[in-house]
Amino acid sequence: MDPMISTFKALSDRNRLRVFGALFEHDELCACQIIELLQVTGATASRHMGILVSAGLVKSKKDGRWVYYRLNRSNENLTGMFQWLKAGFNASIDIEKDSIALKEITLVSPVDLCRKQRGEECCPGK
Amino acid sequence: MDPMISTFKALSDRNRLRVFGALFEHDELCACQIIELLQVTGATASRHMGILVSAGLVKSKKDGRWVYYRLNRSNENLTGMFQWLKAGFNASIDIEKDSIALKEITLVSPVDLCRKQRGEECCPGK
DNA sequence: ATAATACTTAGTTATTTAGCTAATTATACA
DNA sequence: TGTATAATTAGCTAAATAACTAAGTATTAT
Repeated sequence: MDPMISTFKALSDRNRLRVFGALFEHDELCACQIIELLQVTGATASRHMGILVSAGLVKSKKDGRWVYYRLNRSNENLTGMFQWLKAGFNASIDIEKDSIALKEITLVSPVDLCRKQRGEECCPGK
Repeated sequence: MDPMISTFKALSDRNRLRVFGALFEHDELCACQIIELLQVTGATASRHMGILVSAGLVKSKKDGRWVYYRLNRSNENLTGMFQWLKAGFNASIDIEKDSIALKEITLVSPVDLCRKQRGEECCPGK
């Protein structure tokens, strides 16, 4: 597909934009953190991330069973788009909510987050 | 809808991107010229233009039976996006074909173009 | 007034897409 | 080696979307 179209398609979904906003604030996020932020199933989150990755907007790094995501800053063509997006997010309100939620999410380790996600009511601060 | 999402949605269609490319080169185009460029029915062209207009990317001006479109340069938020798009188009190939086609299309007046479109094989240069 | 015409709206159909559950893959741990 | 687990893939359904034809609206021309 035309790279320009796939870029716009990738960004024309609310949940994927939320991920993007999150990656502006947190350099790197793992899949389970994105699941937690979006409150969707792992399958859904994985599909969204796949779309962002194949559009070249996001890079993924596998580490054992874990997958980490970050913005693909090495694509120079996207620099302008990133700036435009960042400016737009500042004006957007409900990214604010995500920002707060993310602070909570990133407070615990991915290990503990996954434990929580599979219902093993555990976690630090308890 | 979130203005950011509607912007991306509006731009994530090949035909609408083609219109956008056309409006970078030709300040103003009327509906029949867009129909001719895209080679779609009037209804389809109208819907596409409606989407671009309601996303705030394009302005329309009605003059009698005719409707003219141009980029909405008054929205400051879009300036960056416009620049990014323009740079992207320069790298894109098949916009080139449209560029050539448009030169032909804009050679004749909208009046003659419409005449041709309804099958009255007429036109100047004949 | 009537007819023609440039565009839009309504209604239909085929395709795409976002979500889910279930099955699969790849890795870590007992 | 077998079991648990993080993530992906496959398969399904509901909703969105792009295309068309046909009907409607507003404007010009006869």
